[in-house]
Parts: sequence; C-alpha cells; structure tokens
Amino acid sequence: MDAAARAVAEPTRREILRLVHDQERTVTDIADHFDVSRPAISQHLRVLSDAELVTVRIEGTRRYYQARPEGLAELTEWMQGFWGSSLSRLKIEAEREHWNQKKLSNKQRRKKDIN
Amino acid sequence: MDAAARAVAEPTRREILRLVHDQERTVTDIADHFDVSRPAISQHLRVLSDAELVTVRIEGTRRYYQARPEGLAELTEWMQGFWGSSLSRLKIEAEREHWNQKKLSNKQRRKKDIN
DNA sequence: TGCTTACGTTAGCAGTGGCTAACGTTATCG
DNA sequence: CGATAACGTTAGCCACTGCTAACGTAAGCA
Repeated sequence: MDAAARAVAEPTRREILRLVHDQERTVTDIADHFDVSRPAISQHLRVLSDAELVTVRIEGTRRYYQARPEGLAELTEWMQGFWGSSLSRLKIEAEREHWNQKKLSNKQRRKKDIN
Repeated sequence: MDAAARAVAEPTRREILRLVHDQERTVTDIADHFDVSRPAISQHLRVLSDAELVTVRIEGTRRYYQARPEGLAELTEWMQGFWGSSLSRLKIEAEREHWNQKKLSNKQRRKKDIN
C-alpha cells in the first residue's frame, strides 16, 4: 500500500493513470500530453509499475501501458475506514459532549494513559 | 486534493490519522506512539492541518487534534473513479479483443491521434 | 545492412521532505 | 512571582525525488 500511496501522491502520475484508465497507451503517446520529457514519463511509469498500478503489454518496440485499478484496493479500503465511517463520526460528537463535562477527571486519567 | 494526497503518502501521517480518528489527542500523546521527536510530530500535524485532514481544539497549553475525514472526500472520489469502476474494466477487456483484431489500422490512426 | 523509431537507464543537478537540536511562547502550577 | 509543561518554529543536515541530457538496446523499415 505504501508504494501505491506514494505513487498516487504525484499529480503527474495521477494524470497518467487517468490517461491509461480507459485505454492502453504507449509511452510517447502519454508523454505528448505533458510538458516534461519522455524519459521523465518513463520513470513515472516505472514507479507506477513497481506499485503495480499499471500493466504492460509489449508489442514490438512499443509498450502499451494500462491502468490496474486493483492496485488501489488496499489504499481505497484504508480510506474507506475514514471517510466512510460517518457513524463513528456521530459517536465522536456525542462523546465529545460527554468529554467536555468531565474534563478534569479525564486529564488525570490521561496522565497514566499514555500508550 | 493534492495536499491531501501528499499528506497521506507518509506512513507516519497515516498512523497519526488513525490515532486521532476515534479520539482526539494531544501532541505529546501522539508523539509517544512514535520513535521520532515531538517537533517532528508537530510538523506532521502541520502538514495534516494544512491539508485540512485534522482539526484542532485548543485548551490551555494543550492542543487536541482530531481527524477530519471530509478532507479525504475528493481523493476518495478520485480513487472510486478507478477502483470502483469494474464495469468499465469489463468494457476494456472486450475492447481489447476488438483491438487485437484490427491492430494495424489502429496503428495508422494513432499517428494522427496524438492529443 | 544502415537508418529510424520506441523505449529503458543513468549521471548529475536542483528542489523537497523528514528529522533533530535549539530556541521562543503561552498557559498552568507552586 | 519563578518554574514547569505543552506547544510551535527554525536552521541545518541528509536522504530522496523529479527532471534533463546523454547514452544504450532492440525492433521495424528502406
């Protein structure tokens, strides 16, 4: 997941993923959509490939890259654990009310509650 | 979204988010869960705060941080556009079959199909 | 067989990121 | 009051990263 997260952090790579999502593309094809050089794109594809976010299909001298959405599974699930849980959000709000009422006693408890 | 993506790319920051998800915590409280120094955590919290992934509640000298899942909305939606669309995946598979059959004609088309 | 096309790789550079050490600030406590 | 506790901030360091320029390689083409 770490590799996927770091890969997606880059705007250029997100745009690359978008380009090869619905359609497989060659490197030069992809590179023509950006201002950076082709080797730069090649390096981005390397990162995406290592993170298993794209697949390659070699045909002669050309390499057709395509998105591999399954690579985002772990990261997506992790984010669902946050964004998705609006239930626990409400629970937190409720607990905060309770919290504010017995602030002092909690402060004491916190002292020994490290870790 | 860019800020959120970069913020989440860091394993330490993901762990911080996990810690303050169900419960608000102080900086030292958070820092005690890691090997790095407190200022380091403070800087991570700065990044998370700039990305609007956490909120702060000041109380005396202490600052209680809490996760703000809404900050991941954009990024989550973007990822859903990938991982979620298994329908388009099948569509791609079908198109690839078709693709392989008229490979040569597509090559010609691709020439002028840049951009 | 040479020439070209399509690509990967690498050195080297500038920018960025995460970290610690040291400091400054504000509230709390005695 | 002074001392302490809980922070944020910054300089400075090292590691990493994204980029270009230059190269090497393998397949297609004349």
